[in-house]
Amino acid sequence: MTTVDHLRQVRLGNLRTVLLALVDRPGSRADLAARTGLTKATLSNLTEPLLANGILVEEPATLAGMGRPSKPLRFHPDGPVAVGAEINVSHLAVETLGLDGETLRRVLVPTDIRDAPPDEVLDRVAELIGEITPARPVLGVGLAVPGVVHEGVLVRAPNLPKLVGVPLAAGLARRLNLDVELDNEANLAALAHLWPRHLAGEDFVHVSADVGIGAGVVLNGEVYRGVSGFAGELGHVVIERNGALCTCGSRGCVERYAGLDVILREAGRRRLDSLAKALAAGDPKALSAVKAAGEALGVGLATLMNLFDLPTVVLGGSYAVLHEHLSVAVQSEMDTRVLAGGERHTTLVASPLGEFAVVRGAAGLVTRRAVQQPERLFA
Amino acid sequence: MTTVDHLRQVRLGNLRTVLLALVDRPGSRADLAARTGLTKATLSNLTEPLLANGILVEEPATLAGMGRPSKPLRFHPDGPVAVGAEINVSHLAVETLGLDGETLRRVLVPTDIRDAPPDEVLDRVAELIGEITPARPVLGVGLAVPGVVHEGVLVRAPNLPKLVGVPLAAGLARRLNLDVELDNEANLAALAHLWPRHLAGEDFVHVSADVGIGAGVVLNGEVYRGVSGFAGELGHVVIERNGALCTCGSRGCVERYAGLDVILREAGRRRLDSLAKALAAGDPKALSAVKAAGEALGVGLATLMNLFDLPTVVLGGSYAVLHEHLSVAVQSEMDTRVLAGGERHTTLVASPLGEFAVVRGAAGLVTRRAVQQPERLFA
DNA sequence: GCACTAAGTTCAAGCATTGAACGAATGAGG
DNA sequence: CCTCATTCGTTCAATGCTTGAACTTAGTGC
Repeated sequence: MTTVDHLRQVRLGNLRTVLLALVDRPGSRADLAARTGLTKATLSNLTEPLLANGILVEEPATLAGMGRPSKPLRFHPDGPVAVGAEINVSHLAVETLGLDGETLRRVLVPTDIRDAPPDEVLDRVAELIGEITPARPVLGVGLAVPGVVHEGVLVRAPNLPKLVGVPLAAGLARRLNLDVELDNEANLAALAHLWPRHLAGEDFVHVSADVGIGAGVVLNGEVYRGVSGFAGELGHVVIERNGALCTCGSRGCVERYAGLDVILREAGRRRLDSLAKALAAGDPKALSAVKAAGEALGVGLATLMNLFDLPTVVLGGSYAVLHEHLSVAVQSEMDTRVLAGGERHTTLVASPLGEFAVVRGAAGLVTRRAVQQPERLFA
Repeated sequence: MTTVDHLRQVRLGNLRTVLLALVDRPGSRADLAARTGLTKATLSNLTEPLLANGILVEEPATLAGMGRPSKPLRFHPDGPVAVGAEINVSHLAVETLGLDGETLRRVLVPTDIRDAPPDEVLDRVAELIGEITPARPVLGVGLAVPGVVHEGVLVRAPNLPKLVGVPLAAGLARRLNLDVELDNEANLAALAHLWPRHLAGEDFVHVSADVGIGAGVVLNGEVYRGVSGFAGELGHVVIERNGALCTCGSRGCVERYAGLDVILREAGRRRLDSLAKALAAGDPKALSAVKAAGEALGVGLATLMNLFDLPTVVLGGSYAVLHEHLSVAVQSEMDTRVLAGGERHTTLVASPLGEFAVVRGAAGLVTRRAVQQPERLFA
């Protein structure tokens, strides 16, 4: 600690508080002072450099009732933006996000990249980012991948073996000359439900399925990653210890009963939209496949709840699409198996974010860091 | 926030840092300054009121090498103490603990309290506390019970039905005229391995068995409790979804295969020490009962690890006694089922604390709070 | 025009830490 | 026995952030 570092920390903490209030909604200095508990004087002081650096703008005026009219502050429309990108088995996606939490542009390109060489994949991602990024300062890039991540490298990805061990963050950073942060898609999908808006409360689990099943656990308003990034592997929670052999070496993993591939196979379908149609038409084979998956998922989630004790489960990804036909079985298993179930019902909700949840979380990773470490905004 | 509250927060934070360093070991002002990163000037300033209030003492001097000899500071031998108490199915226990982390006195009284009325139980606990508490200021009481706790009340305790719904914290507080904090025994046993000394690193799970199985999960150096105190219910993690019916209404819970009662029954023994002797003598029935329990526990712990991703498992309580014969099966199941197992081995250790772990954690709850909220020390 | 109201700015005061200077207490060496 | 080197602990001016009160600004209502 140098001389007056403590004082600087206080200031940065207050700056963070103010920025958080502004992400929630714009407001005048007086309004922000009331909302943050700081004084008007401090607010004038704190916002001055933000205005000078083009992070915020002062709107003309608001012709409200009595008294001197307030001039609301909001994030500058030409201020810095964040980029989110997703590399997945069957698609690439990119999104740009403002500090105010508004999506600027987004694209999702269906592609099977399983056989593409890593450099080609990164080239295409970089190209997509170049296409949709506006002429504004860029804070950085969040990059989502389906697998376990460690220090910018994908260390485990059953469905993208070609990218394992590749320094993806560094590779994309070099191409774009921007900071790139790599993270797991399950964590980022969960983050998207937490930031920039709370869509499911402070604490919840977000569960989604593609080939595997991933859960993003949010504790105390933070995505919980575990000591080495393996936390939340709901797909490999055991529900039948002598059950079907899993690719992970274990037996009876949830994934073997509730994975999307299993559901589709049992339902005799090849794609999710085809399954959804069959369900809508009341196809018995589809209905029973989804019910069976729901039961297995419910058992796994009950176990998760008995360990984490959370109030809400968010069904995302494919599960959100199947939600209507899946929830009953999930809820029923949880009701009989979750201890807290007696007193407090666990809420089961479908994600409102659709197929852009992951990429939005990836972009959110960047805006969140910018707000929580405001010193970065002046760099 | 009032006028200069921010500055006061900085001071309290530094006070906490200094006290934490002192819990680690005594030291002179200069030594503490070096260890905390604060300046000698600040240390003189911060320790002055602690000395004036009898929290710390300055030792005569230390005749070290060159230079002016240092006068180490340590917690005052007549300074405040914390009390821990445990109400359990077959015993009551009490311990007194100094701020320096040293146990002053402790007693464990075997008693079957299942049929005793709550008032009688609290009377006996209060009496025991009165007997061993020294003539020093008392910071408060931590009270451990086997069950789920909510706001000072035991809300779920399958093995102590008579105490459910009784305001235990308030009842004991009234008897002793002290602050009483109620918590779950599993959480407190875990805390005892974290505070005042780290016995198993920063993050770990502590697992113990009596009638039920409880896990205390420590994340980022804090006991994780969940939103309503139900977290860590390892006993009700499902390992066979169509398995044995459990008292909780679910099926195939770990508890039905690895609970102490199950082990004893399968081994044909009535008490833990008898089982331990049989194991030492190589009794095949005992060995196979423990092995079966270890396998079930291993499956449950593998699930827990796939969700929490922690580096260490501490086997406590009865499991610590059985550790030698239990570990192999547990470890084997975990090795094949934990995803991170390939890269990083999960360490399995036996608790060194014996039967006093819970009550030590209960007392630790109080000293920890005192150190983390130093303003309480001056009240 | 004048009183009223609310927004935003200016400024002296308060306070915890800091670093440098200083005083205190001991060992080493002559 | 005296002096120097060394380390411990204290004193003190300086720093920089928030605060609350006073003040200025800019509208509304009558």
